[in-house]
Amino acid sequence: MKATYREVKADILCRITKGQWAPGSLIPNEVELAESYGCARATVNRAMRELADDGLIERRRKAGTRVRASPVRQARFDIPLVRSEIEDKGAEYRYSLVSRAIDEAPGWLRARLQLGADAQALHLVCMHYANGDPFQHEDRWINLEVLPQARDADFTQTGPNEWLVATIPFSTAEISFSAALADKELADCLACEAGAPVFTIERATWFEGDANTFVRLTYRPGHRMTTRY
Amino acid sequence: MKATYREVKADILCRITKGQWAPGSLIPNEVELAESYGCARATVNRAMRELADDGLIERRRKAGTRVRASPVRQARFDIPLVRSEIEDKGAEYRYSLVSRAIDEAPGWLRARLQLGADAQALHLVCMHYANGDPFQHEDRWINLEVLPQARDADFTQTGPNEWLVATIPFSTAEISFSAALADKELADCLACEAGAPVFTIERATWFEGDANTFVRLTYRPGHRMTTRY
DNA sequence: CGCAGAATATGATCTAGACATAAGCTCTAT
DNA sequence: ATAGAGCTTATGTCTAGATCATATTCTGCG
Repeated sequence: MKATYREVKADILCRITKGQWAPGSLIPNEVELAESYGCARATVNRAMRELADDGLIERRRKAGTRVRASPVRQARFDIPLVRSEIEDKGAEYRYSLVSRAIDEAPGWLRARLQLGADAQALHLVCMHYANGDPFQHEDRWINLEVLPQARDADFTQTGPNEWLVATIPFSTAEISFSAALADKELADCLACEAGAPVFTIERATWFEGDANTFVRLTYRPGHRMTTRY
Repeated sequence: MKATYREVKADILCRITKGQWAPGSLIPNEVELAESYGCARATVNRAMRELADDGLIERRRKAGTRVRASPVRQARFDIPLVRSEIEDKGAEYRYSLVSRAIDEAPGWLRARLQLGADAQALHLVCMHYANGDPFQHEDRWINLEVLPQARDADFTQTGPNEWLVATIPFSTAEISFSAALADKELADCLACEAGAPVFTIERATWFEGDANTFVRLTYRPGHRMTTRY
């Protein structure tokens, strides 16, 4: 009696995992649960809301709450700044600028970021090292229409990521993971064989509707991205 | 006045993105905010709690709430069943069992799942097709100590994933993404060249402390995993 | 029979107030 | 000086009651 929302949540979870409330079946409504747990309805509500967020149950007004037939399994990944990713492992971080150029944005980039016909972009290629070993290759494009200040920023000492985080505190992003082969240039930078399989992250970010940057991050071969849930 | 928790959340977010509340700075406390928004403290609390969940602010009792210096960017990925992943794209799903064997768990698997010395495991290799094209290769091990029923299950018509979801409604999992090269066998199954870069997901799941399954899912070359945040 | 509008059940959210808990502070006794 | 007791403060959680929003079902009219 007098359960906390954590206890209620745990108990409901338990009943689901134990099979007492089968997948697809209807769960008692908030009022009934509140009574049976001897707590307020808001407490049950919070427990249920969190379970719904976690993808375990499905709630619909009037229709009630049911256990999801196939729980939506979702994983959450932290996307850290490379610097912290490396330093958190206890390794020493080093940054280096490989190349810098101001170009017209190529077609694929204009398409991807919905840029105008002759949009100018700053193209940077950088490397991030952990204890002196190549860790991540960064191939970045910055939209100069939206971020003209980038033209004058100095990217020889610190990476564009840190500059961007400081300049644009928050933005929406589209991120995608894939596998690719290291070409000659990448292989040289990452000190691996050309043709090695590499894990790549691509991220495009927008701020108030305008695309500001696109980046392709390529990790040294063997990199894994792990999480628990 | 009389703001909803969504409005409060949006407004706080806005102040942060606009730089009005700088990274690292202290935000007014709940009571003050509730007054200024003309709502109850619980409303502000919910807005702030969600922002904290999203990694935008950091809250500590007594110390107050501050804007995170470098927002923890996190992406959430749904890990769907292959069947729904394929059907959601409007393609026709087909499943096929490649091989089935009961073996002693190999050393790497025992280590990974913390199994005993002579643990028996069911080893399945399956293929999932979208509109007849190879989509995903599944290399799965099921711990027979914990799931002896798997010995008698029929995996020729439906995949082990669906069987497992039905048998064990919920479990904790460790998931990791990486890039690999297709070897000869994989290349044959996925109808691609040996040496093609492939995206792989590995997942180990536990139920009440016991490992029940380990799976390596390999997607056809070119597969991307995308999300927005 | 079919559709528009009313009734209803249920989750979604809000309120005002209370107590719990952690963390920082000050003061006191050793 | 320092360990610890106790105060203060901000967030965390709970309560009981209420209103709102909406999907579903029911009802009556054409």
